[in-house]
Amino acid sequence: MPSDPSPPLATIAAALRQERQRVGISLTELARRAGIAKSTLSQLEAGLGNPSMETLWALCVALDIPFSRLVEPPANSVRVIRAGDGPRVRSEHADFTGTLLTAGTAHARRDVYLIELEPGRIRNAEPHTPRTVEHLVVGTGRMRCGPEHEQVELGPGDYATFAGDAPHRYEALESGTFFVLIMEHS
Amino acid sequence: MPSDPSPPLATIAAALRQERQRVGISLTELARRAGIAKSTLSQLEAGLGNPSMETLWALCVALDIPFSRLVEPPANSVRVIRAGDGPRVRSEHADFTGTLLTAGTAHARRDVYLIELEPGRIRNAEPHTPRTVEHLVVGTGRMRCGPEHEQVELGPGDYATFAGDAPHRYEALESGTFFVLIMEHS
DNA sequence: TCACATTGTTCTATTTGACGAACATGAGGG
DNA sequence: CCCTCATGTTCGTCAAATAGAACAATGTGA
Repeated sequence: MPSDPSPPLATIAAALRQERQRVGISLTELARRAGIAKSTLSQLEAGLGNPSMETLWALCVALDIPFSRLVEPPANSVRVIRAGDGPRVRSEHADFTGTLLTAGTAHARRDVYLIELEPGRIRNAEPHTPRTVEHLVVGTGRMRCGPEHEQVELGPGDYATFAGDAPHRYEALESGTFFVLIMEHS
Repeated sequence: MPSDPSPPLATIAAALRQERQRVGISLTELARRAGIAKSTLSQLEAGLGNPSMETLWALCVALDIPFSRLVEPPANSVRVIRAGDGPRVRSEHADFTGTLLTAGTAHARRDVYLIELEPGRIRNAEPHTPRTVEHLVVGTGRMRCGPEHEQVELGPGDYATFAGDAPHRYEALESGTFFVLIMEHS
């Protein structure tokens, strides 16, 4: 969700310089490989101008980097969240506890949650935003989950993935069940 | 890793149209909100031209969508990998087994692995590509891990994250230890 | 020390993307 | 039926991004 009204020119400039130095080639050489004028590249690395898609794409191909590398600020020792700690998101049902472990970068969300689930009630999840995909791996316990008419039963170490933009359910089959949930908002 | 030498104009065109219809506003209205000429937007939705960063960014802000939504083709039932199944990646050390559960989209990698680790030997990981970040959640067992001089001990449900582009270690403290590893290549 | 290569920056010429108006088209409303 | 407002497209004009050459600055070899 970009809120800054101005394009991230500084980010692009920094990223270009950094990636070029990583490959270990000169500005001139990169311009040659990308098929653009070196004056253009010089200005871009200075954070000036308003580059066109064509120019930036050519640079991404030459550097062999994803496009998002240019527009996203770099992300960033050990951070630990102990089981039971962390920002909790309690469900409206008391038998469901979620912890947000890490949020994906703005432009490529893959949020990771640790979910504890107690048996007895079925957790019906409302459909999320379109194109959401869910991935989950069971830690301990047993559970049943999946889209409305495609439930699967999972045990420790089992992995499942399904569309998150359709109605789906989670249900613990044992006490002390927890799983890692990755919400991919592509 | 873009390999197509030409910028993904068709992808951008389709994404713009789709997102605009999702919001339910006219081409004219979107152009007004984004502060660009409607002729410009018309051409973009037709897949013509070579848009500048400024123009595209303004549209992203107006549509409140991540930039990558424009340059990445859309991605997408239940897919299950049972514990023990799936494509295995054996380590050079016999006490280490990894399973790739899901690979991130090209432009925003967050690969998810299920790793089984037996105690006894220390798994020294070579540094990955720059800006790699690792996230992990322990399923069962106990382990010690982290960057060379910042080891932490984790149990079931514990979560840790650290830079993957510096030397780091994994070590199981109990038999039957497995954990979910998310490799984020930002 | 001089010649030459390579670095990245600055200048001018030209191409081209963005703007704004004029345009065709269709849907209501009086 | 005509008028009006909305849609989205096409057409000149102008500003700006790109290309290409000329430029300082730094290194490297004979």
